[in-house]
Amino acid sequence: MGVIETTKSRVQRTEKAVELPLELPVGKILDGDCVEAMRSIPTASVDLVFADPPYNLQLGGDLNRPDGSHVDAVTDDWDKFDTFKAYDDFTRAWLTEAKRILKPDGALWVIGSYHNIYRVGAILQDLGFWILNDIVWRKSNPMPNFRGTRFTNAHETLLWCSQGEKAKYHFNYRAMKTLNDELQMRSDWVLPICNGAERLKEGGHKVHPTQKPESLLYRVLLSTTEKGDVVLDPFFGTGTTGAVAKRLGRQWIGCEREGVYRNAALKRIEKELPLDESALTTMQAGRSAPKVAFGALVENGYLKPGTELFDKKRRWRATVRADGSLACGKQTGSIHGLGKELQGAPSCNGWTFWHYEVDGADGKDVQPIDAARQLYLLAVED
Amino acid sequence: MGVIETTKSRVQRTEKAVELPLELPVGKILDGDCVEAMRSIPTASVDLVFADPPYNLQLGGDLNRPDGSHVDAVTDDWDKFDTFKAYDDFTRAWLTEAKRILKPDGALWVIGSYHNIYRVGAILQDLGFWILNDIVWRKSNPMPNFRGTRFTNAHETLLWCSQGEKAKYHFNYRAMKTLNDELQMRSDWVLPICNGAERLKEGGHKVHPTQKPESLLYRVLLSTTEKGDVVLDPFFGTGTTGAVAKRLGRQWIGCEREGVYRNAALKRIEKELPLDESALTTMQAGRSAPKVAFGALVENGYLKPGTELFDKKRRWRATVRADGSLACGKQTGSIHGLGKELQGAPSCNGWTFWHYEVDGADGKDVQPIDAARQLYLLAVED
DNA sequence: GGAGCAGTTGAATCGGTCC
DNA sequence: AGGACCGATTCAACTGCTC
Repeated sequence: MGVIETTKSRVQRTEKAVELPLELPVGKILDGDCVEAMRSIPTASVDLVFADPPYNLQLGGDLNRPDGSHVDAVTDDWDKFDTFKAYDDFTRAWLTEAKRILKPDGALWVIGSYHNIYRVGAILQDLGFWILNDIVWRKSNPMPNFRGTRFTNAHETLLWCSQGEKAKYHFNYRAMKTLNDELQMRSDWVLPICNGAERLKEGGHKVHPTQKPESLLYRVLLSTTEKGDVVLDPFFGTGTTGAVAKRLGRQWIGCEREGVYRNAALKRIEKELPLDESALTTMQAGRSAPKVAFGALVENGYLKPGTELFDKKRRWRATVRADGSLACGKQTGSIHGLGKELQGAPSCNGWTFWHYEVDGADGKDVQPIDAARQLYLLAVED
Repeated sequence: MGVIETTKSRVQRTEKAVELPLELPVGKILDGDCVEAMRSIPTASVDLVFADPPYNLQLGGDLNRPDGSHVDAVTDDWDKFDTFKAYDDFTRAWLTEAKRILKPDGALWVIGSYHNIYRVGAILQDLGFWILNDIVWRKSNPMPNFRGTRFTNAHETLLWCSQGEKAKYHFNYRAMKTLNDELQMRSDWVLPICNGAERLKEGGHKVHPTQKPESLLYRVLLSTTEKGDVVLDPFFGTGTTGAVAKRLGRQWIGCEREGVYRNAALKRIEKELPLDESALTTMQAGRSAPKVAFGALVENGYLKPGTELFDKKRRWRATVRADGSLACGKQTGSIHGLGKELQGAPSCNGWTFWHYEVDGADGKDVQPIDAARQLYLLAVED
């Protein structure tokens, strides 16, 4: 059992990742059943498995809103399991393969709802996986319970597991703390559901019924992988895992048997641009602790890593990095800390000090980053 | 599958509760192993089982805070199980008895953490229980992760289940919505851990290592039981379930094998006073929707149900009810709505209109209920 | 008498490396 | 396998004391 977050071990891991990928179908979506597909992957070759398996939702008839409109629920054939037994067998099969292909210090993430997560959790414990945390994705904008018969189902659950009780695992503690305004990241994550421009649509209809938000994958990959790591998603769907992995400089492998999803995913990932080196560098353990407050804006795309920030009189410039820290030459720190250092001031409110360019009505507008924070608050507030 | 929340069914339930209790050890704590104790309870006789079983924590060595102080962990014998198999057998045994003693339209609540809840959830599904919601108790003040090795473990999980997929169950939708400021109650509940005066202590030491907050039981019992219902807690501990049940006019039965806990629970429940009829009446489904904003204050004990409120000139009086609504004779409503109706005014800010008496330095002080809100905000804000 | 500071504590599966 | 040594690591709420 342990945590690796030293420079030395990180370098070792990168070297390993450079040795192996020739055998690995990195950047590809394997066609067919995920268990079969995973059998083609070498043992102990993957750093992370992220899985969003079918939820085994047992919806009776159709579901209508109070106004009579129809809810586009999950009724696809791939989500039908006759009994718990069938679902358990399926779950045991893919978890067994996942365990085999993971490196000894690799990790597994699974997301699910109350319909399936208790079965998945018990089975992965039976297989020897060791739960490190269960994470609650608290949806800031869940679907209401239209009938008023239960509590609003406003969250989903993720399980984060190592290979076993004594196995090592990787956790970017400092990056998570930076992302959370210098407080430890908790086991409950408040994130909006996948909506708006991020949601893949074809002819007005959503391509996939359960597309996950990129902010969720962003946090998963940033917290438990390093640059260059190989991430496998056995239920790739429309490729959220692949898109975020590419953006964050991780290698990815997908398994998906539906051609429609595979095509949508490939198109989507094609468009994705990897962040550059400077933006990807995150805060490390052991360095002088920076104060950063706006990681959530970066995570949710309000400010992209790599964005140039500057003060109102453009005397200083800095680059936004993936974990919400800033870089200015060799100097790095939080929006507050770096602003303070550059000015040689006793303190600095980064929210009003740093500005960025926005596409406005005529040309570029300059706004303080606090404007982005306000937008984010409006979107997330409930 | 269904919900009972009509006046008719509620009356029927009350009649049933009056027929049976002569056989039931209501208001008693049964000594000994909970499975044995439950065997003495008649089949289909209990309305609700609330269970807080051992979590099977499997802790390793000692843990110290960064300042060097020692963390007082759960090391009691009752939390020790050698294997998952042993824990599963234990879980299946008590859940089987719980299922037998529950009425056909009764419900089960279980609370747990990631160490045990996936096993409990899978087993109760195997036994035929039907999960209605999983509820996340988000702790406003969890213990940090001192070593910086994982995400802060900031929540626990509750499962709410009916007897089966087609079984009826009870859900006080309107009371929950009232309690949540006229928004549907969600599956994530933000509540502080049990602390301060509520925490039972003996000689400066906590009596029970895992005492649950009364606000948690308050919400469980208010949402899924009716006045007069019989609630059984197979892991009674220091009697939080019994204390809140008595306060809310529910009947209770406990099972507890530790004499120290039984004695502490009996003393505690003895002191508890049941709320009177008016305070217990909650908002019913189908009535005109009231606007209420201070349910959280009631739930957290800042204003007890039954408290008398009055305007500054004491022209009108009203009683606080369990779900945060007010009653004045036959008139009921929210703090704003009732104030408006009584005055015949176009609107009324209940926060400043209604006052209550507080024990002050010399005799009684009179304060607006907004003062209680301020206290609550100070305590909860994050 | 209130503000402020120091001290305490809570269901926690809480190192890594070298010899 | 075990011991020595190095080094990194905490948030919110309550209690009690001083000033």
